[in-house]
Amino acid sequence: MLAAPVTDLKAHLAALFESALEAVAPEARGTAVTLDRPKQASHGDYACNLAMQLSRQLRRNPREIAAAIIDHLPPSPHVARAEIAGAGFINLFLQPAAKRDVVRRIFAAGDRYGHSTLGQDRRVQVEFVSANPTGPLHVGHGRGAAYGSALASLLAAAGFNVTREFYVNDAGRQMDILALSAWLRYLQAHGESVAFPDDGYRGDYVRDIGAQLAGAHGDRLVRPAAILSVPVVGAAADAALDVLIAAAKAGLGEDWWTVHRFALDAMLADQRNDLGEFGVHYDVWSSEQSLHTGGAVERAVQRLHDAGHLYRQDGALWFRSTTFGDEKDRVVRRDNGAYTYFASDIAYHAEKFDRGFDIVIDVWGADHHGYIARVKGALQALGYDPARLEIALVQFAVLFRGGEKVAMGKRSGDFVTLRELREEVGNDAARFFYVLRKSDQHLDFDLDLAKSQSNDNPVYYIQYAHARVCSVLQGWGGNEADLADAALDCLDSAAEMQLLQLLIDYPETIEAAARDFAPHAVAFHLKDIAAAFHSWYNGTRFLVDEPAVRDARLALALATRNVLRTGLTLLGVTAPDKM
RNA sequence: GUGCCCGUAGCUCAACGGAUAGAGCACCUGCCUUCUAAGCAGGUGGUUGCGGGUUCGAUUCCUGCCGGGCAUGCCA
Repeated sequence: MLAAPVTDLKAHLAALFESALEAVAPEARGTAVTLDRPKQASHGDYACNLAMQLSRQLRRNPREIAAAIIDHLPPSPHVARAEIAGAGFINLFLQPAAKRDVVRRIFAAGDRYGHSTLGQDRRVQVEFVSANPTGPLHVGHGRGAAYGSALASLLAAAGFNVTREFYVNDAGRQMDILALSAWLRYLQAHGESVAFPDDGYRGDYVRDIGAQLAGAHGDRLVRPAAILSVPVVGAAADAALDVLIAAAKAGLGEDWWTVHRFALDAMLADQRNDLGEFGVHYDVWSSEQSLHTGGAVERAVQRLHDAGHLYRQDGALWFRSTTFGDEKDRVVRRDNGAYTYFASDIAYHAEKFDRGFDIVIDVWGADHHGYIARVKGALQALGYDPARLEIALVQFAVLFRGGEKVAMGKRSGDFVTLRELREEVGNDAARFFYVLRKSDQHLDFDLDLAKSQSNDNPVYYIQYAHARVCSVLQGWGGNEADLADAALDCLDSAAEMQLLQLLIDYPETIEAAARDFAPHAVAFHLKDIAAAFHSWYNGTRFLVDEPAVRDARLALALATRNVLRTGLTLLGVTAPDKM
């Protein structure tokens, strides 16, 4: 993943330790100082394990070293005290003022609180979903969409220059089958009696495309059904389909491409619309077909050939991917002269780097893990650094309803589409549930839970915290901008300190989540913030008579609301003012 | 067979190599005439699949088993 982050407060504290280390054990200078956030409040605000790390090298008792380090820590206005604990931990307790300061930082940063310069404006491409345009998106694509979109937003927040891209597989046999299927439905709509092959695309959406085709072109594309009555003797079903496609191409001539284009456009529009409603947007839609027509595929294969990585066998052209750690060599051009999907993938990935991206991230379904070695191998063979290609694998999502697995069959036509899921549980719950799991974890998507408008549902828990703050501010009726200057000294309860600390941690969470490609960490942190807020809210009244106390509390509540809103936005979830 | 991912509370899942492994659900007990109870406070619940190793320290890293998922096409 990406390079390590620092935050300002931690950098300040780390510098204190480095200074002390210089005084206590100059021979160990350069030892990395790490600061943890202890799980228990009694262990302070930050803990340092430096003494234990040095124990072996210095051949001294860790607690002894810790005591010496504490003696030599330079005074800091932000540190209240330092303690030795456990086997040799040094626990730092911060001054309350150092924590309260975060409220002002949040106001100053606005929507950009939590953003960082980790990425240093490096150009990153995130390619995700890239579903075949041969049918509606299903729930598996939904996870890729939610994950990829959140990952892209995270990287942008972490200071990368992000391009979101969708690769359209508009070339090849599956697309031909869709075009054929749509045309057959079109013919049927015109009363032609043509048989529909079993392994054509049978979904209702194909019938719709056929009908739209009729609306746009009338009967201009009708051909006698007889041209499709091609006898297929002793051939496999797949071969029979190819015969039908060939017959359709022959019968339609140039109009085949009219149908092809029409079906493609219809499916793309449907997918783009679906994703748009899901809050997932792209900067670039990239066409596989254009890689072929523009000669990019041919050039990429030629480059592999020139570099000596290709050989011919059984009439096909093979890439020697075993040289680069793949388990077997791979065909790039078949014996019938057609380039494989892998060939266009090579061309596409070469093109990505040629377009100037420093880092390229592919979000793939876990079933594609076998492709990693060959794609990276091809990049290496072409002279690119394969380490600059990151593959983020996303495990499958399985829907549960009433405790039972919801069956999904791809070809049967009854699979659950992303659109159906969105309509059933809503966009917010769908997006949140999708990113609530580590990407390498199988996702059990509980439809009943996602739908429940109750305390069981974690989405509402966070949104509710946001709405509560809005409600309080509305009840107050003042000008939010006036809270920016509020004195915060009276924020000193345990609940307030807890909330402040979580707000302080937020930027670090964003950086770590971006670095680890782990949007779920943001979701969990937002749950923590919401929990701390709800707890505080229940024990504290905000709209009190004393103006100083009231304004301090409202300021913290407002800061909390802003962080919840920016965090939810990163995940593609809305932050409602009212619930 | 081989490769990748996973195995943590009854269920769904967290935990930069750190301290007494945490949440939610479920199950108990309390809290609404006061800013939203879609909320809060508390309780029950664990040999982190099993065995070795590395380390001051292992749920985390290495290794061998056991169990589950996925992948192993001149498909796209």
